[in-house]
Amino acid sequence: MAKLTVTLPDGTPLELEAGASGADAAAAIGPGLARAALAVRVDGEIRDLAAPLADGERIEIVTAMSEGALELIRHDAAHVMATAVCELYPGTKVSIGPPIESGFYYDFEFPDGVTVSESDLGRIEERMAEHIAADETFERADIAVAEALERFRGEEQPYKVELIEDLVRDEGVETVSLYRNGPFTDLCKGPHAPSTGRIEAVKLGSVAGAYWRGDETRRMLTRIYGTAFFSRKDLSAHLERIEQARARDHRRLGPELGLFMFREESPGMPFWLPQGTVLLDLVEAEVRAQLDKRGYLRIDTPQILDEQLWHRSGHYDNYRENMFFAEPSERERDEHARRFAIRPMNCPGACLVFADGRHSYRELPLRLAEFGRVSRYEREGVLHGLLRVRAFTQDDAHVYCTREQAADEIVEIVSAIDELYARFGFDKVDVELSTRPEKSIGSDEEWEEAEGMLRDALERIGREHRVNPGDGAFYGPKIDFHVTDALGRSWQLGTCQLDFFMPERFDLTYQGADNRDHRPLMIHRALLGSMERFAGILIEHYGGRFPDWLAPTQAAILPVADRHGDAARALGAELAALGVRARVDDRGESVGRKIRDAELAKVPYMLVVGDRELEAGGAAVRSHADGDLGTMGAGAFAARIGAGGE
RNA sequence: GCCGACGUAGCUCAGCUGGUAGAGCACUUCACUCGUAAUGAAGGGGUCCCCGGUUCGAAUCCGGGCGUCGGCUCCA
Repeated sequence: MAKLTVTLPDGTPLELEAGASGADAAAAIGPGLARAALAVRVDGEIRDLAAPLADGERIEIVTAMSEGALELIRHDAAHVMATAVCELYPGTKVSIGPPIESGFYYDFEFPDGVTVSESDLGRIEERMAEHIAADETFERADIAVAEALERFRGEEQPYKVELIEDLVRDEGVETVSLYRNGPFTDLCKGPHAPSTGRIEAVKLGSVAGAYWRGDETRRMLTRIYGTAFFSRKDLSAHLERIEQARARDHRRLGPELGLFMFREESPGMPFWLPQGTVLLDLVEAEVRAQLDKRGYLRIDTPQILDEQLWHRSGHYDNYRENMFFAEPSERERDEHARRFAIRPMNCPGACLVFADGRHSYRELPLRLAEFGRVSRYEREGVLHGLLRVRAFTQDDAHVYCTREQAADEIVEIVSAIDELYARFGFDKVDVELSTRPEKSIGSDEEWEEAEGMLRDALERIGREHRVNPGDGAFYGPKIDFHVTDALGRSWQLGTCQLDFFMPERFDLTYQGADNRDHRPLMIHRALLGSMERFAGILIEHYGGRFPDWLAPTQAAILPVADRHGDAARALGAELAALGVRARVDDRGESVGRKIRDAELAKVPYMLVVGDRELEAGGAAVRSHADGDLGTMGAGAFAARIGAGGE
């Protein structure tokens, strides 16, 4: 009888009967592995355990411990969910159900009149549990395209038919694979675990709408999200992580800590409360430090400008659906009265500043920075706390320079970004290069040159980056900067965009050494992007417990009894003079209560003032992080937390 | 914009199948003057998101709108 030999991960050869499968290989290695086997990785690619092996392949048995195993059973779980859903809601049309980072989903079209909401997830889960308990086998069948089309047409599964037709058209396939588990058969390229019983812990999460193939013009399907793990323990750890993220949610912490609030009267536009305004000021001071250090000049330009300006800048044609317009009430009587727009970007204002007067080449690069408040009409349904708003302040700047100077400027901007982010505890900065979008102005050659300049600058400083095709601004390509927060989530912050066109449109010139007029290049750049959004990210990054220097209130001064009130207030004044942000809590409450409230407000230090402290002079310092620090005076405390600038 | 859910006191929420509202915390007042995560008592506070409709009667049922949440699309 013919034999075949495969190589195991440690290099040892394994001889098997011809036609042997991954399951046979696992069994040959040992009964324990045979039981644990979920799939087999052949030359790096995961396949079904039942698939036949070929001579000379390098194989690895995939178990729950292996990389990719979680994706495998989550994909299994998606099939099981579809099985349950199709049983509970006959006539359901299925589409696709892949594993995703945190679990899986499946998109369904339910029969007319049937809606599924989160309250239905329990019964779907119950039905899934039955199929998992039954330990149904995943059986693969490779069939001809014609047969598959006939089958899915007969079953009135139009999405599957469309998927097959596209596979034929785009990849020229002649056969497709089907997987059956229990009563359910799905078009699927696999692989799958041997049976449904391998899914130990599964949990459905939420129901959401999702366009078929992500296309807004096509039908909206009902997406059900879920997740699956190899153990109940892993599942509860996952649910706990979600709980943690919830506890850090800036939308919850913001109002709780008195940082900001939202009101129905102005959806998507935050109201900053006193504590939050302190936070914003502290963030702004860090940005200003970078501006001062790097030769920026500060300007401030209007938020409302004539509509004509926006025609000139190209925003009206390319950005109108995101803009708010403002009309004077005069228009009620006179329709010819001027129309204004509320700026969605600061660049036209900066261009008007540059256009004022003549500029010599000796002035370049001219760096004009502006903490510019912009307003953008974001579609309802996309707003999300501070992270997606309709009005925000950009730490914006526009650098006017020559083409020769551009690369140096970009390098300088990247350096400012690295320094600034590190200051806030973000050490890992990812860079993304976005190229020409469909809706844009300018010629191909200019875009190519601009994209090349950005690429060259990144290469010069040896910065790795990802390319994001078609994601640039309408006036130029850009580099975006992302950070990863304490929970491992990625956020886009800064941006650096090259622009040949705005200077053209505003006819900006400088006088060169040759005494002739030249067109400057313009770089739009923001270090933090949106100040408000960045504050929201900081809140989540620190879970509301800011480092000492960033805490809006650094110390709560707690008099033990009323007779200590004067001493407490005197201490407060002394600390204020030293640049410490302290707050006296002189309510008629117990010390225990005041401490509790200060803890809940996430104030890093508590200064207790009682008889003992009056005598010693100072306050008993309790820190959230380190507990009792002993008694010290105002000067020693201020020095400890590095007040008055570091 | 689209799909689904939700909207009751400042906050978190209760209020079954229709009979015009309740708790805890917060707030105010009084008493207590307190030593490292909640002192006690009393009191005030609500167009039940808005507009229509059904009904003798709507927080509750129906329709429309607004807002919020989870997603999709879009996006800083």
